[in-house]
Amino acid sequence: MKRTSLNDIAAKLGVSKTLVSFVLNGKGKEFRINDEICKKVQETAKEMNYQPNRLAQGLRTGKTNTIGLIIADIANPFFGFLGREIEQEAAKSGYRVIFCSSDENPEKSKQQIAMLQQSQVDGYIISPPMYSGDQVLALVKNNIPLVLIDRFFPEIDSNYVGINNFEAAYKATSHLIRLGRKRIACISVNKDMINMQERTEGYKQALIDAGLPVDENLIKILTFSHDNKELVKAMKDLFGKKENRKADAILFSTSKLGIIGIEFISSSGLKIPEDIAVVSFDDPDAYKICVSPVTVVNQPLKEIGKTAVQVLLNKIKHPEAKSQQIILKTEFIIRKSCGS
Amino acid sequence: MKRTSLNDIAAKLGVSKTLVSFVLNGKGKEFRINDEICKKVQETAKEMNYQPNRLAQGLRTGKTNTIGLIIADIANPFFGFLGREIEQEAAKSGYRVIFCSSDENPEKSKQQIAMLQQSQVDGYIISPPMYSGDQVLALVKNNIPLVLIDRFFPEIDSNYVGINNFEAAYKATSHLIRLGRKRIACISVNKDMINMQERTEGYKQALIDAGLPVDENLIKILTFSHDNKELVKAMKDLFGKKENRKADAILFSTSKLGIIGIEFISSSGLKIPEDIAVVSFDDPDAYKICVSPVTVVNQPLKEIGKTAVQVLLNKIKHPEAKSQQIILKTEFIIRKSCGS
DNA sequence: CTGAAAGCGCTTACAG
DNA sequence: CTGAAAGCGCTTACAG
Repeated sequence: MKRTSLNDIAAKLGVSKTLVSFVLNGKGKEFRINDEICKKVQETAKEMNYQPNRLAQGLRTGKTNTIGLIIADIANPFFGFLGREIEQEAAKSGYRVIFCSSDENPEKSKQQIAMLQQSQVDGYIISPPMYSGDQVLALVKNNIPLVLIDRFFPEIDSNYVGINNFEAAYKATSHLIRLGRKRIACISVNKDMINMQERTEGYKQALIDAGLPVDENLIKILTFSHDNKELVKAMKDLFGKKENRKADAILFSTSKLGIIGIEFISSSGLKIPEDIAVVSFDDPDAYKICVSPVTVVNQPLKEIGKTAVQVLLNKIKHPEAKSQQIILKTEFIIRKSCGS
Repeated sequence: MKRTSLNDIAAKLGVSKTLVSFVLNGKGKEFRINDEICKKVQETAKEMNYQPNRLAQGLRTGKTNTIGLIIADIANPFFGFLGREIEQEAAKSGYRVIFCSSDENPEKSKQQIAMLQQSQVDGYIISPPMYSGDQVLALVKNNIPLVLIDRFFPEIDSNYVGINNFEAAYKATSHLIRLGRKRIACISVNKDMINMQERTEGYKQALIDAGLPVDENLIKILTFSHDNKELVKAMKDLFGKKENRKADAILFSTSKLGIIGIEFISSSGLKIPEDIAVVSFDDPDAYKICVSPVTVVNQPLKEIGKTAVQVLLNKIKHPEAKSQQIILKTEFIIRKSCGS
């Protein structure tokens, strides 16, 4: 089952493959090629079901029309949505995307970047794991088209599309304060990643501005992992005791944390919002149908994905383009989980 | 920023690129190449950060170590999980995967298959849209490695990994009957796709075997779409009237339907399971933390993904391999949504 | 207006 | 044991 090549078409028609290549790439007019021959070539190509070999094109032109995407985990709906949007926006311009899940593991992302390099991708969209700054820096130094999403490295001047995490966390925490909560806990992950740090800072600042104490016992920064033990332990510490519960409200920095946290709360027989007010980043389906639909900071995933692709394609086209940092607006959606 | 090639290494060391290629592909021993030269080559490759150009390799060998994946929508957690597992299992064997979301649209999947062909992927894992049988058949006829997941075409002899949909729906419906429900509704999609048909058949058979009537008014087969109007209309018809509600239980054929359906039920002030007992296929996070955690038929997504990759890689290695149809076990998880 | 030729970076028979 | 050469399927200067 050999595929038909340019040569096959050329041979069949008794013309050169140069000519066939020109015609099939829409340069027939440009080179003023005989209209009839043009038509003949196109017909034959269709007849023989000609599919250009992108490997050969890529090898010759140095362009693959492929972008590499590295995210934490495609099974996480947050990244699933983002990935979908990126795939779609890329397809509009004829680009394919190779997906890689790094599990927030810099070793993995390193290998994945190497693999993508070998595949000669034209550019990268990356949600970088902690401690992968050197990998990103290496790309930036070589002026390889790259856009970071969800997080960035303050010390590296790169393209970035994301949100104002500080402001969003500040707003969410203030909402809890306004509703009379005094002991507000905060659960987060990835302590050394800027976006998470900003969320915690926003949370703290809101407390400070309201004259409330910042109690380090109420702040739990977990390590990233696929199991839930650490989170359950933290939740137990915060809410386990019947008398004198440490906290009366909680801010989840990610919906992955929030979903498991809410599962814990429900199974403990605690009530939201009566016993615990809840607010979270991100807005998965689960938050819409759970016992008390959750008040959230919703990120504009569609726009983030779309913008990331646009910035990347622009950089691919114009290698001299300066880096851009684009901050998009979040949406604060008030539901029932904080009471009123 | 030109990448280093085999030639660069060869030139630097004053040897031929043949030799460099042999060494770097681990054939040093086989060709009894001087140990010292071997070492030298490897060192230099590392120093110069040599990354093999997969395009060139692919063009030359006819193998790309890439597989094409076509699913309905990567943003749907069902496919997200599946995709993740496929990516992971493929990576174990050094394969990349290109993700495509077809939106259940045969026009899109057709284009995506063409694109993947042009990218010279070694094989396909496809969850085919309705009316895309001709596309699958074309691949099968050319003996192109291919595995279908989630659905298949009875008239086409291809690899397939999935579950017994009839049995699972039968079991779920019987569960509702056993708990005393008499007017059990069923909401499904994709009427012409075998997996969905089997689910509806299983549901009907359970009713029949229990001596209950099959009421076509209680069966709603929707078209696939990204908006929810059709589903909400169906739900209103089934459950809208306060007096004489048509149904007292419902089977959702997919979790996408179930999540929106449950949202509707909650917002209508109806209680699960008191007013309506609910059972659904698939097990997203949302089902675990919603008002009444949902009783579900859970598909073994990890195993499906893993098996699909294994079957595919085997077919790639052994083109003469016969097609396999692998049916994996589902898990029936009883929670609170059906009462007791 | 059309064709012959080079070359992208590999792998792999073939020679010696 | 090592190297020169062909060729995978394209694109694109260069000739005429």
